[in-house]
Amino acid sequence: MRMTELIGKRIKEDPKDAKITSHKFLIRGGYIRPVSAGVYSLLPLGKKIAEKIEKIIREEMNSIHGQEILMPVSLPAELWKESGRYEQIHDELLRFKDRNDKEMLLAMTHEEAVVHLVRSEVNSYKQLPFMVYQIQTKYRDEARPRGGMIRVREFTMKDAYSFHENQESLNDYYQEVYDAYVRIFNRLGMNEVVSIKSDSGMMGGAVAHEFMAITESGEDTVFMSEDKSYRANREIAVAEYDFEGGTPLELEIVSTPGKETIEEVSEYLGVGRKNTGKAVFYVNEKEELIFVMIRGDFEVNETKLKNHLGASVLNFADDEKIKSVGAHPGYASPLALDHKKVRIVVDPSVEGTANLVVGANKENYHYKNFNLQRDLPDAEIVDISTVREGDVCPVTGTPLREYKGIEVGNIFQLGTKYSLPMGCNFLDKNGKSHPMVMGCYGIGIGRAMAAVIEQSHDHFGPVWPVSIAPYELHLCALNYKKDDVRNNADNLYEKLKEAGIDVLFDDRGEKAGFMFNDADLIGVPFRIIVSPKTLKEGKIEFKRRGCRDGELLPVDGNLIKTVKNKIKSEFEKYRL
RNA sequence: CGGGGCGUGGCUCAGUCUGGUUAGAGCGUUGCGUUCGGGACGCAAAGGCCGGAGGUUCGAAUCCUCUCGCCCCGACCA
Repeated sequence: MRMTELIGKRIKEDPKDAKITSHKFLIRGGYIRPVSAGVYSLLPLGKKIAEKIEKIIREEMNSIHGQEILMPVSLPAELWKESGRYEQIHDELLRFKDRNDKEMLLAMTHEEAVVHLVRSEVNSYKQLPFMVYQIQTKYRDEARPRGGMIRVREFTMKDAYSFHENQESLNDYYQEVYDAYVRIFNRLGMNEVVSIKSDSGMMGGAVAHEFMAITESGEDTVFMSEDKSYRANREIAVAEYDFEGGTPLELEIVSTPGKETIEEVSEYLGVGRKNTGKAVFYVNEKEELIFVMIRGDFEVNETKLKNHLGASVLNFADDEKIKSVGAHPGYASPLALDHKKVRIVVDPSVEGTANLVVGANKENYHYKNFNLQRDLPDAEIVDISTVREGDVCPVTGTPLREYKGIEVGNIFQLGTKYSLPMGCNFLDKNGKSHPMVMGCYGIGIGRAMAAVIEQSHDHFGPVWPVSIAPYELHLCALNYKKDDVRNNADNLYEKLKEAGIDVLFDDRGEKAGFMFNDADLIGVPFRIIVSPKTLKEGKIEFKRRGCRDGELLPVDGNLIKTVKNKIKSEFEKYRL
């Protein structure tokens, strides 16, 4: 591609709306342009990167027997009513009506669509297992898009769906996909992508992994042990605690005038936060009240709690509701609660610690010396605490460290969550009907692009891995108007193209500094500079992105081959 | 959805508090000339409904009301 023809200009200044590195460089380098909040157009450079990412993904999906399909983005609401997600998902699902007043939606994932397709195409165990995938637009009406391409409303995603006779088959295939994902992220040139066990959230199902590109600008929190053998999303991370027991002392009511928070109470009574019990009231989607107790120095992990309760929604209860069961907000206590009206869930931190300060369900009073076994023997004890940095890893026994990551891919074992309600069945050998067992597997294309920049850049711009760089080689002609330069550069450009090298040719005749800065922003890994200076010796300069100095190569019959080999060996780095 | 910030040439911003010639700068763009190895220089030029609507005023980018959009923090989130 000649740069005189390339659409999409570089911008010298940081756009004011961009805060994170990938966002800035994607705009400045002329890769993407904003259209509306969380909605972007891809310029030719961005589109080329997306295509290269997609090509790698296709190769790997095909290698595990995936078959590419394409399903529509707009779907009839009735399909989602079948699965139940039409009601389950609220504002994030964009709904609309067509001219006939028919309810429609824009798909945020394609489980319903693929089940609709498969249930009529596949009905025998002989056809199982198989996997289909697509690379297609998704739409999520995000409450708050952010971070450029990291969190958007409309985005391109590779989503794959596998169908199996039984769980064993799914387990096997799940592992195959897992391995393919590891290969994909390697080939995409991501330095540090870790797989972590994750919560399956609205997708449902039991087993799930997220692939996290570790980078400061990530919006997810990951805990890892020092050797990284233990890795978990904050939502499900667990730690091992060594609680101090002790001899239970007698329950004692104490005056704590106006002290409602853990902080205030612990300060007022001169006890540590870890010697207090925190009471939190939630209501679920059925407006049922749940009383939760955790030690004062911990935070409730609402994901763990939701999973335990099987609740789809959890909100803080209002004071009215809390009072209705005999509790007093600010001074709430597990003691003297009406157990019939409220479910009580207690974290092990409360069980393990003796003589806690808890509320007295009476304004301005707390109890000292609460002991779970004695004072609330029938409590439901479940781990519902949020892990903190430095807590002890349950596997290795070393302190857990906290990292930020971008979720670039995920894999889920869906089981029969969709096939059962939607009637996606097959007949087994005995002619008996069963719902298919499903898995689903996603990778965000735009996110991957952004994540690579976050992990690979300098202050001039991105440093693209050759595997997904918009071009493999950037040919820069300095003083292009001079015959000598033009002839050599034009000639080289044609030869490089003929050799199958993906080459970007800066034929604009700009000044050196201008041209080099643009080149840095485009981030192509290799660069050839044709200039009068080196041509005098019959040479051109070859260098890598980011290196100040390059090497001089003679312009002769071997040049193309030499360059080709250098690029080829660079590609090898992104193979497993 | 709560809190905060911002909307002025393509981009980054000044001007708004304290209303008053023809709304500015730098970058970018176009033309001509000189330059030519890390964002050159000169000359000339194009480009604005000051986000939108209503109001106050002799007069509004500037004050008031409403509205739309965008960004950041939080809530939320396959």
